[in-house]
Amino acid sequence: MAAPEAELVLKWEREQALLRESVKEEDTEDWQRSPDFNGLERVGGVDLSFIKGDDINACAHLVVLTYPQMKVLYEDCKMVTLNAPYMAGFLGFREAPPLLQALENLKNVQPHLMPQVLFVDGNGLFHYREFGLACHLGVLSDLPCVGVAKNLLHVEGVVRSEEHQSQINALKKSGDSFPLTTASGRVLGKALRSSQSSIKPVYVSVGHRITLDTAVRLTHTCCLYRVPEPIRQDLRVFWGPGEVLTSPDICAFFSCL
DNA sequence: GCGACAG
DNA sequence: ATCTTGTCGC
Repeated sequence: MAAPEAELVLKWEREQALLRESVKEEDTEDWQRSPDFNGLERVGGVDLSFIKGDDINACAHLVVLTYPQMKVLYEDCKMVTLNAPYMAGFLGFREAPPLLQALENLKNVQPHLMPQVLFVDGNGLFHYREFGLACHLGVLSDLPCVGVAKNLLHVEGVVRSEEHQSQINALKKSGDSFPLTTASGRVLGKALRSSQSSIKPVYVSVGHRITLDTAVRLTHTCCLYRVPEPIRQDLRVFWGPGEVLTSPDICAFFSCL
């Protein structure tokens, strides 16, 4: 028998190729066509947080914010145990199941708060096989999804080169972006300067049911700081200062149930 | 051949 | 992913 891990990788690659066929790269919602996103009222964000030294237990976050005010409508935080290890290119198999669970839970308890679009911490089509976590979640939930990565994944010739760095240096103001073009000439994402105060871009790509240009425009409007507010709220809930009851407490509470 | 490589 | 302190500027 071949190495179990190699078998698993092959199986995962086949599954990604199959699910890739279901990704919709078009704007399927009316609000996506509107210059000011008229009709968009709820934006969501999902993320997993880890504690130092433990990479199998995590806190799965889902927040829903009002648009365009970015006020919290809903937040959920639950301790989960992950089954798959982290492997670049296969994030979906590790993180999608608990995040889908959180969406399922929202549908059961507060269906009217279901977000109209979901920001995902990681890439969408900007991926080795054009099927990153944001596509994975998009296809399996059928929600419009936007992938926002905070670091560059090296995809088909797109690397942290001097050329890439000079393109970053050319992003002068918030909203400026440049395409991430593959060796084969396909634009799989865009590097976006999302705030005036940070020169480091975020890497935006299509997850599902949205075009790249709409995804970039929407991401820009959801950024008060470098990271889009729905994702930043996820991170803040866990690590941020200020609350009387911190999120680790909340997670500890839930894990005892 | 080896290393790079979202979270 | 995870952490933490200081430091600078408005």
